[in-house]
Parts: sequence; C-alpha cells; structure tokens
Amino acid sequence: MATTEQRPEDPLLQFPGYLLRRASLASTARLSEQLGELSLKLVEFSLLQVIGTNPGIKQSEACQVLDVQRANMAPLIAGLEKRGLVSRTPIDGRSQGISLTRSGRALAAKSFGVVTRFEEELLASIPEASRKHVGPILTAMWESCAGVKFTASMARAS
Amino acid sequence: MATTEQRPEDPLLQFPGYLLRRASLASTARLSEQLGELSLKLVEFSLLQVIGTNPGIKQSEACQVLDVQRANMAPLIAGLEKRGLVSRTPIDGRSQGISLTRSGRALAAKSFGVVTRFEEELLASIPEASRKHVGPILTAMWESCAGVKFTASMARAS
DNA sequence: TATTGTTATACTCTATAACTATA
DNA sequence: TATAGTTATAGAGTATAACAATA
Repeated sequence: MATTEQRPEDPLLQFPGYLLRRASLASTARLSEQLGELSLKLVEFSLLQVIGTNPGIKQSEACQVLDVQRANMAPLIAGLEKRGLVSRTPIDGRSQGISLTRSGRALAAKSFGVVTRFEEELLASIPEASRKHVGPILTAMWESCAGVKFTASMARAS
Repeated sequence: MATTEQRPEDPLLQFPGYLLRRASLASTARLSEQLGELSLKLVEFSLLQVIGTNPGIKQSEACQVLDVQRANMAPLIAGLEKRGLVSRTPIDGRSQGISLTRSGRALAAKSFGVVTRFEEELLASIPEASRKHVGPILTAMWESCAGVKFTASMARAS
C-alpha cells in the first residue's frame, strides 16, 4: 500500500511545448554523452553530416541550414579543420567551399552510426500506433514557431 | 519556373531527435519573447506555476520537479522574492516552504493565460489526425531519455 | 553597398565545489 | 552522516558589434 504523502505536482505536463522542451533537453543530454566518446559535440556532428551531404558548401550556407551565427561558425570550422576533418577550397576571394577529408568522412560515417542507433531506440520507445505521427508533429511544431523568423527575413529578401 | 540552383540539403531531417531539438529551440525562443513582455523568463514562469500548484513546496522539491540544480534555484527564488512574487515560511531550521504572494498569484494567472494561448496555437498547427499522439510521443521520448539519469540516482537511493 | 569570414566580447544557462546550518 | 540552502565560479552556448577583404 502506498503512503498518502503528496509528491509535488507538475502543472505544466498538460502543455505540449513543455513536454517538447523537457524531452529535447533529455534527448540532447543523452546523445551528447554518446557523441562525447567520439570527441564530438552535437553541433559538430551535425556540421559533419551537412558538409558530407553538401560537399563544397559555403560556411554561410551551413549557417542557414543549422541556424548558427556566422560568428560562431568560424571557430567551429576552424576546429574541425585543425583536427583534419574538413578542408577548404577557395570559391572566390571571400568565400570557400568546405568538404570532408578522408578522416572526416570516416568520423562522419562512424558518428552517423552512433546517432542512427540512438534515434532508432528513441523511435522504438514510442508506442507503435503513434510512430508515424512523429515526423508530422515535430515538423509542424518547428515550422509554426520558426515561422516568425522566416517571414521576417524572407520579407526582406523578396 | 524554378531555377535549378541547388540549396544545401539537411540530412538530419530524417531523425526524430533532430526534429525534436529544432522544434524545441524554435518554440522556446518564441515563447520566451512573449513571456519577456511580462518580464518573466521561461524558468521563472514554470517556477511560479509549480509553486502555485504546490503551496508551501520546498526549494529542493521544486528543483526535482523542474530539473534545476539547487545552486541555480537559490538566486531564482531570491529574485522572485525580491519582486514580491513569492514568500518563504520556515518549515524547520533548514528548509522553508515557498508560496505565491497576492501579486505572485496575479502574475502566475496572467502568464498562464499567455502560455495557454501559445500552446493552443502550437497544437492547432498540428494536423488534426496527429494531435492525440502529441502527449504519448513526447512523454515517451522524454522518459526513454531521462531513464538513464533516473536509474542511476534511484540505484543509489534504493 | 552587400556579402563572407573573422575576432572580440558579453550575456545567459548550466554544472561543480565548498561552505554553513540543521536534521 | 545526510539534507537544505547558499555562494562563488567555471564552462558551455549563443548573441552582438565591428572589422577587413571582396563581390
């Protein structure tokens, strides 16, 4: 028989956005641990994948894809270059194409395996009947919240 | 007719955990803006709600509910107390019960309205057929990732 | 003039360690 | 000996401003 002692209630559990944040923080912490064993931060992993899929991509383009400030991208790329994971090829006088080196491709592939396994477990933890809704739900939440930014910058661009 | 110019691809869009993180970051940024108009940070809003639902809650209990370190909770509570939003009542020599003041209740109610509206819009952006899966999916993802922590600390406690 | 990359810097958030007082 | 609260501090992560070089 359980005691009647009251545990504090969390009144925020009813909010999708709260669940979203708590789940994201927990997931990020867990995956970061695993990537740490490859001496990779989450953003470094993401960057390797984006560069691998888009060889010769410009720094500024990678910034747009990953929503990272130019000022923060510079030391990130520099760090990967210093480790021999990426290389730069001049496009014109002010921009360079970034590509994976051989060892960059190796680490990208290895870390992709780690993340894929993690993501498979994550998906497996979700009730089977709900799984096909994961993509639509998260994409909708993302787009509806990112929408403000997008419209602001796109209004300027159009 | 669209140009054939290639935009960089994001190879991470296939990963639920990536979508989770991007959606969470976007949602957090957007809601934080709105709460900023009430001079509330997201964690302060959450804390007000937890205290309001659990009058007399101890600081350490609020830490567990919101997953905030004791060391970071202290200045948070102090800040709310300084603004006259919460009050402390001694429980024993070392712990105090935290409750909302009158104006704390007012701000908690007002901000709850703001967040509720936000969350309703968030939910409305999701395809109707998927909506009932939001809770189960996010809860499952949260629990499956928080699980590690829980088992570690619970093993110690048992 | 706008874009690309860079540097410096500040601000927020979070994590750790050490301390006091009390159970 | 463990718990509650506090303080100080360090480390990420992120944001802004300014600059040089180039389109």
